[in-house]
Parts: sequence; structure tokens; C-alpha cells
Amino acid sequence: MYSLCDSIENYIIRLIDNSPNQTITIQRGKLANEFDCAPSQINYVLTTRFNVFRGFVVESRRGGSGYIRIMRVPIDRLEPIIIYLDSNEELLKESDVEDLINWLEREEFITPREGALIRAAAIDALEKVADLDFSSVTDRNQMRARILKEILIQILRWVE
Amino acid sequence: MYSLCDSIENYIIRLIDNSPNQTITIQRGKLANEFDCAPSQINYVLTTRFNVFRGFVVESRRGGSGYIRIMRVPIDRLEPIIIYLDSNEELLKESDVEDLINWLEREEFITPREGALIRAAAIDALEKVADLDFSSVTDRNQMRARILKEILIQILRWVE
DNA sequence: TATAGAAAGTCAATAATAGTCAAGGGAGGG
DNA sequence: CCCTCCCTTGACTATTATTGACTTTCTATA
Repeated sequence: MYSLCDSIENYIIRLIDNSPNQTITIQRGKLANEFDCAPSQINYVLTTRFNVFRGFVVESRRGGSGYIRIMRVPIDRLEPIIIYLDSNEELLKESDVEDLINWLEREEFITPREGALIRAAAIDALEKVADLDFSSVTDRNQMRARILKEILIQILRWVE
Repeated sequence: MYSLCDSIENYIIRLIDNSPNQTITIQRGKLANEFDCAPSQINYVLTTRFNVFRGFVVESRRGGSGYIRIMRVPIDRLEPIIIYLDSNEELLKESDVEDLINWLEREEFITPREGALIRAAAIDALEKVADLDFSSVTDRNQMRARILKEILIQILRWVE
């Protein structure tokens, strides 16, 4: 009926529901032990069930006293754009970025200053990269798309 | 859940918070004794937690009456950082960027939200680029440095 | 002023975590 | 029956923390 995966998901959801800040901190090894499964199973659950598209953000630290922190965050209507970027990476021209940033500003998803920062990262920083190893147009497009995508993910964390 | 490292960091931070000049002077041996750990542990904490990317400067003296002085330094100019980025492109690790952004947030050069956007561009977007043409560590470091540099230039523009 | 001893620094080894990836398993649909 | 999509595992990798042996620098004082 329930897969191991589901059980772990439910367990974590319950923990978060009962937490004051929609945030919990766990240890991968301990949790894997409780469910008597491979530690990497926890990673699987995290990537499939607690990713940003489902409204969660995960951060972690390795080494002694390492941990995994899972936070529930609000998501909204930027999601379709991110999905678009995901599947059209190599098509994203500089002008598309410009357009998208303008739109974000108009819709007041971002401030003009934030727009400037994004242009700096996604346009200016990619202007003079002939000396670096990756200089094909599609590579630059992909890099641009990824910068933008990650930025949008952050924006949607802050919206609302 | 706190590691020894974390405890020592917190202890030092507390000392600095309570100091009149954002500066404290300690002895490595004494501190190591209080925490019942190897003296070199203190060095580890200093290099990982109290480096320049986190907004601290450390100076010390060996020999009799030796000491370690830790200062929280306020920044009033971003140019030095940009110059540093320019000449140390290939050395700029992910964790350095993380530290630097945290510092910028603390000093209120940027908002937490802007910090999130910069992290997205300079860290997240460069996380999984093995499929792109440029995948060497130094290439990624350089790309990271350039993204960051262009962003800092924009921040400067906005400050003036 | 020379020097012994009292600091702090460096570095490599080990341990304690978490992350990645590829291969195999099983249930359901065509 | 076989294909596909999840799930599950384990071997391998990466990162962070901790320690101790050894080195360097500086002060105090003989």
C-alpha cells in the first residue's frame, strides 16, 4: 500500500506540521536507521518530495554533527516560467532574458534594483567569457537559463 | 546537534557582541582548555568562521604573552572586494561566495532577498553544469567570480 | 644579549557526516 | 509478455570536524 518512500514523506510532513517554524532539522543517518533503509533513500525522498516545486527548500551540512534542514516555503505562479526555462535552456537568447526581467519588473515581482542585479548576473557576466572554456552560443544560453531559473526559484520563495 | 566547532564559534561571537569595540583578545591555549579540545581546533574555527569573507580580521602573536585578536570589521567600500575578485578569480570557492553574501547582508549592503538572488546566480546555477562545456573547478570559480563582480558593480551604482 | 620556554601555526591523518550515481526490482499498462 | 516508471540499494565520492605531532615565532629573564 504505502511505499517506504511514502512513509518517510509522511513522517517528515508530520514533523514539519508540528514544528513552530515550518522547519525541521534531522540527521540522515538517524532517520535512515529509524526506517531501516539505505541512507540514500532519504536523499531520494528529499529530491522527489521536498523540492522547490512542491514548496520546500532543503539545506544540509556534511561532516561531524552534519544535518539536513527542511523548510516549507510558499510557491506561486512563477512556477510555469521555471518549467519553461528547464525545457528550453538552449533557446534562451539574451533578448529573452531582457524581456523576462522587464516583465518581472512591470509585474512588480522584483524591484528595479533587483532587476539590475539579475541583468548583471545573466547578461553582463556572460558578455566577456571568450577566454573561458565554454563560449558557444548555446552554452551561454544554457548558462543564462540556469542563472535565471535559480534566481526565479529564489524570487518565488519570497513572494507572498 | 551543535558541533564543538559551532559551540566555539557561538562563544566567540557572543564575546564580540558584548565587547565595546567589536574586538576581543583571547589566548588560544586558554580557550582550548575551556572547551577541552586540541588547540589547533581553535585555528580551525578561526579560518572557517572568522575569515575576511565573513567580515572578521584576525591577528595574533606567538611567544610569551601571545594572543589572538579577533575584530569584526565594518565595510564601507566594496571596491577592495571587487579588486580581490579580479585577481583571484580561480580561487573563489562556493563557500567563499556564501560567506561574502552573508557579510553583505549583515552590513545591509543588500537585502536578504537580494542575497537569495545572488546565491541563486553564483552558487545554485553553477551547481550542476557538468553537461556544459566548461566543467573544471577553476572555470566554475571564474564564472562565479565574474557573476559576483558584475553584481557588486551594480550594487555600487545603486549606493552612490 | 643569548636563549629557554611559552606561546601560536601548519599539516596530514582519521572520523563522522551527507551526496551521487548506476544498477536492479517490482507493479501496472499496452 | 515486455516495457516503463518508480522505488530501493550499495558502492563510491565529497565535505566538514577533530586531533596530535611537529614547526615557527616571540617574550622574558638569566
